[in-house]
Amino acid sequence: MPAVAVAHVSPSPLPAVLRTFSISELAQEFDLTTRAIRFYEDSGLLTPHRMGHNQRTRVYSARDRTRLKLTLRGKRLGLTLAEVKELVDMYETPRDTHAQLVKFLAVLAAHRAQLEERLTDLHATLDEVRMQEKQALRLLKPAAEKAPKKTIAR
Amino acid sequence: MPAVAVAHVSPSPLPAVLRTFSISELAQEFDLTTRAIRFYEDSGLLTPHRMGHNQRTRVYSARDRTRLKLTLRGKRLGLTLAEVKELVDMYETPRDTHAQLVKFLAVLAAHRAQLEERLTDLHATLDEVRMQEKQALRLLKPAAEKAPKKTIAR
DNA sequence: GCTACACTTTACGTATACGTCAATCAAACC
DNA sequence: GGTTTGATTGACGTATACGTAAAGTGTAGC
Repeated sequence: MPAVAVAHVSPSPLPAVLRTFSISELAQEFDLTTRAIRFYEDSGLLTPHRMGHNQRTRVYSARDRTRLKLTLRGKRLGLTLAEVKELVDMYETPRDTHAQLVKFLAVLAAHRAQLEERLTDLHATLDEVRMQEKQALRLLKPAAEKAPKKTIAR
Repeated sequence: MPAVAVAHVSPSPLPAVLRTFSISELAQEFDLTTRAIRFYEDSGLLTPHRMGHNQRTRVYSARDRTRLKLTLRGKRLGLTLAEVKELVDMYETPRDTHAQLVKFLAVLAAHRAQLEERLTDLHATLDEVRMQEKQALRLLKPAAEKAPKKTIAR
């Protein structure tokens, strides 16, 4: 068994940062269809290399995997793929010049403002849910009492 | 001035909970198109009364306004209109029976779990943004060295 | 009564984010 | 070397969330 390590095929314990991944590997890991992953490529979020004789088969790097992870996180927060792309692209663009740094900071600030607004929304919603839970529990508990089991309220 | 309060037309300082609203009033307040508001009605999120002798013109109650507010908050969190409807409907359904209470609590718990997952995503994203901001600021600052006029923070 | 304006319904159009075949092709296994 | 397995490229279809005319109706003001 000469452990040839044919690209992504080998299940050798390589650190993920050095490995490459097939499209179905990523699909499994993140519970997606391959169609979705190819769509993200069309959207400019992923740029896999190719392998095989005709350079047909996609090969995903650790960078692609990270971008995919960020994509899904952004999606869960309600961002569009375009917004996610703007974000993850920004993290990878050079910040050599002063102008680039300033613009980078501006975009970051705007994005942070949006995120913090959502944080407020989230806390408000969670507070409400927790309050409803408390209230419902208070209505549920007294059932085991001896007193009349009324408690309707509202 | 007998303050007749002709539905939504009067700009009298009635408390919002007692007032009614026209579709364009709500559109202005929440920065929406009337089309969107009617669409939310089609989706079952709003149920305005009608006025005029043909019962054509929509009249929105404080309850409608609240549901609209919740709808937009849910949207910002990435919920679909259907998910929002399930939620706000739930808050208004009777919880008289034990079975209803139990189901209510179950749905609440599931929803809370989802929200808390998003909270985690949000914090992760915010942490990353803040880290990038710090890093960019460290690159920006050394331009004006020697004088330690620090104070960066948050 | 005419006009202006806000509101109405009807209905087709559009952007986003994929789903779902279909046909093909290449490598791997037996 | 035939077959299974997994990948590929079209290409059309679908759900969500509205946008955008088009055409009619109601009420207010002159």
